[in-house]
Amino acid sequence: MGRVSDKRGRLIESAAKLFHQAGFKDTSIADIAEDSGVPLGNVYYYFKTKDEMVTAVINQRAELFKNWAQEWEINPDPKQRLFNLLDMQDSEKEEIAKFGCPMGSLCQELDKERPSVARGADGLMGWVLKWITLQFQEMGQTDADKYGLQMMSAIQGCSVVANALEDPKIIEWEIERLKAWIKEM
Amino acid sequence: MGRVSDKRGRLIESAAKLFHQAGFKDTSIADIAEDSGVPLGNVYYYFKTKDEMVTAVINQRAELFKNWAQEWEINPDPKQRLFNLLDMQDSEKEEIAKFGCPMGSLCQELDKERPSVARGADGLMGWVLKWITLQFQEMGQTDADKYGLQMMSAIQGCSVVANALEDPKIIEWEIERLKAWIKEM
DNA sequence: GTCTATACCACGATAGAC
DNA sequence: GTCTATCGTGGTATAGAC
Repeated sequence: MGRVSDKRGRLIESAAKLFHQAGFKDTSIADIAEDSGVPLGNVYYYFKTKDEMVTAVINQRAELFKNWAQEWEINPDPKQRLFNLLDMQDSEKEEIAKFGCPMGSLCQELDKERPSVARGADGLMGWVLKWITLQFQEMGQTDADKYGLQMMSAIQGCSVVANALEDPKIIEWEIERLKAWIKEM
Repeated sequence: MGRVSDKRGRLIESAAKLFHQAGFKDTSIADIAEDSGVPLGNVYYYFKTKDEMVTAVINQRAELFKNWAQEWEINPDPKQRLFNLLDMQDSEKEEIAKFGCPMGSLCQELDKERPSVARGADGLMGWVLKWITLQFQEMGQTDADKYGLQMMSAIQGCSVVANALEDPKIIEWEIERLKAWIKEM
């Protein structure tokens, strides 16, 4: 595993982008090779199969989220941490309205056509849900489980609806509502 | 268009089932042919392309929903009509946890890989959203638009989360919550 | 209207030279 | 480690006999 070039990183980056924009099935290895500037045959030196690639994409996304969560952990107010998550979602609303939630849409797609690999994406969704629930617990809410589920569903749901109706405002409204809801707890 | 056999109907039925369970891309015409008992080559007599097939599936689903809505219209209480919708969703929770919402997951998939055909599915989502909003209006809610969006998002969102976590109870809980929320309006 | 056989193409993956 | 050429498979769609 010589650390000579960043080809592996560029492949993951391109794969993440294209899987999100065009979907897993509709993105060919050749597409990823072209987008990242790596010749087709060489891709297989870094990833033996397409499944390995999407696994790497999921793992990277998981690590990214965990890093953010750790950063937010500095703030002692769990409400503020939830606002941080919602702000992040809001900043990506245009992309989400165009292509769906990068995590949610990947879960749906992989669950159907790559059950073996889907556990990774599903696990990430579970991790985020747990994290949200933990914040409600730290707020002293006894119904933290239900609130976590409610918030996670709202985030995922408005992404689906905004994507179908091609309207990022739907995400904006729902996030505003969630913030107000949390604020008055 | 001779009304000789019900092959066309059987093809639509099989396609709807398989598109939901395995996804659009991962369902081949041959799969549909086999499931419906129609020989492969004969499929193309009824549908010239795969796009035409999925369009027929969407149209049929739209008509089905409009029929239900019309039936529920008999009841003068808009709250009860929303309960009817939620009851229907609840009765399908096992399937939704396994394969996702038949409408929502199709919207997501088609938006990415068949933009030309996706408008049909997106239109259905918009129609349902409008119908829900109308019920809130008839309840005299001034914020009917926001409430409609909130309910549609909740339904779609809990489907995504339940599918990822493979747990139909998530749908059950969210539907109970929505019913309680509507009841106390 | 029905069905078999097949053209044609795209993709995942591999072989093997360098 | 890198890259070209290509194999094999599986899919959409069509040709054309019945």
